[in-house]
Amino acid sequence: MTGSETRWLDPDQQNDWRAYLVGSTLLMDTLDREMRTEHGISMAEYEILVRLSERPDKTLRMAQIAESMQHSRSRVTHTVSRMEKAGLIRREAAEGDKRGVDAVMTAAGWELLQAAAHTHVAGVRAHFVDLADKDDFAALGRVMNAVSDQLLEENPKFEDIREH
Amino acid sequence: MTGSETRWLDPDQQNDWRAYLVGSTLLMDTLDREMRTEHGISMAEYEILVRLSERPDKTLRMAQIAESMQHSRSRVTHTVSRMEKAGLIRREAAEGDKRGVDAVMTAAGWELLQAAAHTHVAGVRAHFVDLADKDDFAALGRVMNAVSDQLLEENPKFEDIREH
DNA sequence: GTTCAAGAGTTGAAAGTTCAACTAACCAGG
DNA sequence: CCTGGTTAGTTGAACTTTCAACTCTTGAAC
Repeated sequence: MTGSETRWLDPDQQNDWRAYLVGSTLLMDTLDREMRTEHGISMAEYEILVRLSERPDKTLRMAQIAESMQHSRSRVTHTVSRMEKAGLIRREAAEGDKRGVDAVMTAAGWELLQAAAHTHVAGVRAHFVDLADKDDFAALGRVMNAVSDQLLEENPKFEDIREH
Repeated sequence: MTGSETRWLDPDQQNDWRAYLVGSTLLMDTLDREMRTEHGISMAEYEILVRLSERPDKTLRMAQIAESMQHSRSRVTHTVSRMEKAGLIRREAAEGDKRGVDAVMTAAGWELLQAAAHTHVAGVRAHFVDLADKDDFAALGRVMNAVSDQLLEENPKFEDIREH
């Protein structure tokens, strides 16, 4: 990385980038705050519950959680430990692979998720989705998909982030 | 907050929202990582330097930093302390108000910012701006501006986040 | 000119995240 | 089968962020 001359952003790009930065921070902080005050869990914990809920057996290997959330395994270990202590998740030995650990959503976790999902969607609507028209959102979706694709490609442990 | 029936997102909205979530995380993590490995500062620290650099006297009151970054005062105190220890910022008593503290960018801070700005812009281009066309970006800018406006309005200490 | 609520900033502990080191289990190749 | 290279997950320390309590100053009301 760090090529020769700096190609600065033009004023429009600068504005859009700043708008993105400020808007993102505000949005995420708000959703996180609402989730915490209304249900006592963070957005990260909420998202773990969502991922578990999408599985027929409400179960996911630790590594799968880590990967799908782009979190370190260590972080997942700590977070799941807290959620386990709170009774939202239970740990089980994964069968087949004795190294593995399954995180299983408990009934209490499911209950909490029902309520939390409502809050979350209401927040996403109120602070994001219902704020602009469909086309602008589609555009935003395209951009963010492009971002993900690009970053996931050159992912493999973040080597080769040099001048292509 | 938390009205009666949940109005779920339709599939398109769901997709766009997820794309936003994943893309944002990836993008911010990447920019932060690049900033840390190449210049030893976090994005938050970088942004403080940027804000200071925009002032003719390279100076900002602690509270102004906090407000413009949407950080708590406590957080700014800690961050500025670290940056002061690193020699990037110097603290001075603000004149006029004996309670006040000015954060002043040092020569070392300025030096670092020059290099860091290059990295940052290159990253923003490579992972974001150069990835989609102008119209899509304009749309994204509009959406994120709407988000900011809405959230800043009902800001005053986050009361009245009830049914409008 | 007191009094006292509000504002600016700091402090230290608690909570959460990252980082490096570690254990245990798996899985090739010889 | 055994030897090393991965992979899964945990641990604990270092670091960052949050939270509540605290000090000092300001400014308005009386």
